[in-house]
Amino acid sequence: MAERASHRAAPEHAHPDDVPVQTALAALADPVRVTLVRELADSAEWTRSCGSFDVPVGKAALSHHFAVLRGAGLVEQRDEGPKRVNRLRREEFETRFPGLLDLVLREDPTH
Amino acid sequence: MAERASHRAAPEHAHPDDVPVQTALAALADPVRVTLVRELADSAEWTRSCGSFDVPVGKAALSHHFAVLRGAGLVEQRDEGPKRVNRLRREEFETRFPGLLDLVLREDPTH
DNA sequence: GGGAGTGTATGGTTTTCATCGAACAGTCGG
DNA sequence: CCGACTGTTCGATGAAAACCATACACTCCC
Repeated sequence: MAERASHRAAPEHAHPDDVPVQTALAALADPVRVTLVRELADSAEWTRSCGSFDVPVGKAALSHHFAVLRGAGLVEQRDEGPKRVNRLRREEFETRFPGLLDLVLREDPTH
Repeated sequence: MAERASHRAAPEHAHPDDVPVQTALAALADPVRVTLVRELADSAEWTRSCGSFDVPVGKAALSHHFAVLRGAGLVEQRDEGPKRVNRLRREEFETRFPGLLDLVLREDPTH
């Protein structure tokens, strides 16, 4: 038998190489999205579902933010049962935008 | 005699060290402002007045954009006669946000 | 001091974006 | 197959930001 693929539409991803700088900067200019990226950076890959993040927005807005992050080449998603798990595209993003992710992740708390 | 200072209010500047990452990213997420920064990078310091830039906005909006750039620690301004001349704060900004300015300036035309 | 040139401030319009509530679609376990 | 769970989509709302036209302030030169 053919393997049982998900009947759900796979999320559309943009590879960092295809992302304009403007798009990347705009994606990282939102505090909620930065929180998502930071928490993701502190977690093992493919371990965090979309709903597992501590952000003060409803799930509709959350879904939107993840779409923006995908479109900026920052996050990759995969369906795992009923959940959609995430991975930060560290290396690919670093190659396309050297230093940018580090700037956001290493923000000194005094700022 | 006391020297003849300008009777005009000096523009308020933010030093890059006091600027949050969010502010810097938001400032660089606008295409008009990026154009200003790029043209400024290609000119000698203190040689470009505000009105000398080729951007498709009125002078009111232009004035606003320069205020944002000042607030992000990207641009320094000085009054010179009736004109207000500009300077890109390359080194200071680079020290505070390593690599960020280069990312914006070296944007590959294929993107 | 009048007038041209340059930039800022103000008020109002338009656009963009983040957000929510509710409805919907897919997955899994009983 | 039903119900709980997860996430997306849709429509609407509110806030933020970009923009313009106008009016104003300052500088310089004649």
